[in-house]
Amino acid sequence: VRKSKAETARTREAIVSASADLIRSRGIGGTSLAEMMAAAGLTHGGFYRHFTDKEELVSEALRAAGDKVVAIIRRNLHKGGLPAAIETYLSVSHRDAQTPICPFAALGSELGRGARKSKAVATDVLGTLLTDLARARPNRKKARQQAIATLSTLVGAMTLARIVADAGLSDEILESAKDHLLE
Amino acid sequence: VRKSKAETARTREAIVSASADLIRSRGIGGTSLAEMMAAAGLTHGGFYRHFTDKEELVSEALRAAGDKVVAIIRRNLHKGGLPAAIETYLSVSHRDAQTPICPFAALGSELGRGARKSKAVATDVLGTLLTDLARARPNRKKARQQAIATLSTLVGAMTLARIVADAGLSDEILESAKDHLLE
DNA sequence: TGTACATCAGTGAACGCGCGTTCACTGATGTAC
DNA sequence: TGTACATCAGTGAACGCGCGTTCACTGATGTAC
Repeated sequence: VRKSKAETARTREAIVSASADLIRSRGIGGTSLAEMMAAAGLTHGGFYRHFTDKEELVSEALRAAGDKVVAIIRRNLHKGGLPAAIETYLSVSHRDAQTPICPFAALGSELGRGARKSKAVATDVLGTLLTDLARARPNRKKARQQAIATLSTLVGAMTLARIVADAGLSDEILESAKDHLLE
Repeated sequence: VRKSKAETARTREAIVSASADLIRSRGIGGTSLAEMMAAAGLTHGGFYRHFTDKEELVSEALRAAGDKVVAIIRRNLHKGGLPAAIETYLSVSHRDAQTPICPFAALGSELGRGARKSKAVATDVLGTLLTDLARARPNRKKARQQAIATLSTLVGAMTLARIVADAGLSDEILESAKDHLLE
């Protein structure tokens, strides 16, 4: 059942897009090829018509996920400046989202031990995010250092808030990090 | 080849201790029961004489790892105050360590999707860490909020520094987070 | 204190299962003339 | 423009492998008398 070139391209994008959501919600190791294909409405056998191996799909899915965070952060920065971006990122709804926004918080420790391709993509996305956050700072000299500290706090707070079994403590982590960053 | 009660207890501790190191270096999903048993000098078959399942060993290993970080942070706080703890945590040697010190940075995203037992242990360890860090703050009112922000920044910066494929950017993340926290 | 028996730590083989990957097959698409 | 053939997206079965878990077996330890 061969498909047209246009349809093949659309199918590939659908697999990448569905996988971007899946890996952020279940992790890279926790998501199988069959699940990623099924999420795009396909069976697992056709996978290798689009990708050379799992690592290739994961790195492309990571790029798609990265583009989404960047877009969301940018939109928030434009609308309400740094405070808006911080409040959106550290919101309870982001913490509890079935599909988390941020791949760094969702996949952080897994990416640290991950494949080269994925790390290269993550590095690129991180660079873009830091540039955007630095632009939102008045003090040009310290802008980049502040951007790095802010992003570290955001990712760390979200990671810890998701680990914690105590709902009150989890909320407190988000609130404290938010208050600290908005001061 | 039955062993004495004392020796059995020592064996169990050895498995937990070896596993605490293994899961921090390879992740929970990336470490098999056979590897954890082998690290303690045993074959995998005897596993169930000591634990009911993998989850039980992982949560105990997490406790052991947590106790170690708490001890290291405490030692640093007593010797050189908050600055010493921050510099040790965000050091290049901690980033590159074969066995990372901090289970939150090493297993963060995995724990977020992890089992209840592990999350409960992580919550407990986190609470201890926050109490210790808050005690190192002069301003009593804001001490806890600052402790949470500091730990978030530490964990986030280490996570990001390990993800990044660019060595220069990785170093910059550690330095910037350090400078920010020491101001 | 000595003897007889029950217990159980540890081994190594085996289990069922899900995984990433491969493959024969299908039929619509793309291409050469 | 029409025809004949090559291409290839997608299916579903099959592969080898490593995993967590189970089990029969061993022999030293623990216990009851």
